[in-house]
Amino acid sequence: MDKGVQTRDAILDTGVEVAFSVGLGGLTIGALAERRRMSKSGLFAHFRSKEALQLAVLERARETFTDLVLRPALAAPRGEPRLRELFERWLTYGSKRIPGVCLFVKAATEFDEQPGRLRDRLAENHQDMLDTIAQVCRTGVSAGHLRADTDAEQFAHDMYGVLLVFYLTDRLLDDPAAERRTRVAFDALLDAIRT
Amino acid sequence: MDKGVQTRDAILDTGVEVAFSVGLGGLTIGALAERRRMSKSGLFAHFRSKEALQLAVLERARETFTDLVLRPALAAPRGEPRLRELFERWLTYGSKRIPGVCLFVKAATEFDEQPGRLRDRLAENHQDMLDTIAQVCRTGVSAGHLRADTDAEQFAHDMYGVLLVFYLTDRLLDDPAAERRTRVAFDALLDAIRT
DNA sequence: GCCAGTATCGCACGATCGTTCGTTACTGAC
DNA sequence: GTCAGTAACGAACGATCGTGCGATACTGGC
Repeated sequence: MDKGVQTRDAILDTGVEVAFSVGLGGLTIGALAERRRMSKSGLFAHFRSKEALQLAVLERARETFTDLVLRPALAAPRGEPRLRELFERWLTYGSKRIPGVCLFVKAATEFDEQPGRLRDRLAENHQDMLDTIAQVCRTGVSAGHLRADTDAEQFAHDMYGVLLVFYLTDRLLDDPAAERRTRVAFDALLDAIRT
Repeated sequence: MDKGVQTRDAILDTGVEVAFSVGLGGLTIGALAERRRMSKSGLFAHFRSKEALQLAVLERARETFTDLVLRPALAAPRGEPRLRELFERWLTYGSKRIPGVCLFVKAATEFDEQPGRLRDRLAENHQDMLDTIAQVCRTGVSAGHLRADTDAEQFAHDMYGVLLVFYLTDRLLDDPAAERRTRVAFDALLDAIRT
């Protein structure tokens, strides 16, 4: 039973990688099986439906993101340092230098008009992201780093926008100024609510 | 020959609609033909390849956006009013109340990792968008509404981020506060560079 | 009303899609 | 070393994919 978990794990890693280039909807059991040097049916047996595979791949991407970005950031000192750490890690693992981490960001636009479990799960993921940013923002308020009248939800919304446009300019436009611009934008956001 | 253009036109309109829900990559000649009550081969003859169809659909989306957002906004008085008009129209036609206009925004994340003509064209579209915002921003500077040291490219980048996160919160999260938050964010951006 | 031109069709192609099933190969506990 | 349990396989399914082709229906200029 160890073997089963092991292959399933490897499949999901490859799945995130593949889905990141062709989209979660473009994911194909045959292509994935070929990449893993397995038979279609052998791979299929681990998930029993394509939707289950897609959901599992999405979940894996979320876990990776949590491990590499959220958890380490939450370990930083509360307040502004934690907020900065969150931003910096998000920026690093979202950049095209490191592929595949932010799959759920990509998938968001792909499924926002297609009702189903995938869309529901994606919406949950994104709401969690926004909530996390807002919560970290609030630690900044209670630590005295940020103004008491800070609207944490608004800040989360704004910061997420800064990150989204970073993905676009970095991944699609290959703009070398993307990272610098993103930092400028984030600093401006922070300056506006600092005490 | 009029007839040909007419059907091709209708196909593209339906194409944008369909691509908006299943993605530009999820677009299928068979499904599109069925929606238009045509034979697959009859529809196919208008484009001669799937990629050509996708490119044509993308182009149609761009034209629609230009007609409904860019052109009318550029007719507004130069300076801040023009910038506001651009933002307002973008917001209106990007909202989920009006479906299908901003297809190229959706397609951007779908193809940013898949080299090809589609990706190239998408990158051009987005660069044009950013350039347009920057240019309108500059009219604000020369009209005296905005500070002389305004970084127009940075503003374009920031404003685009505000719009991107609007799509996400409006279309995926169904957040009723999306529009309000987006306006707050835009106003803050503008306040920061106003004279 | 004819006729060149074109728009559309039906049919077929090989490939691939997701999925099922019965069989074989392997694993790990005893 | 045996044996139950599971992992992986090959073959096949009907459906659909994008694409070609020859036949047919329609269009608009004369």
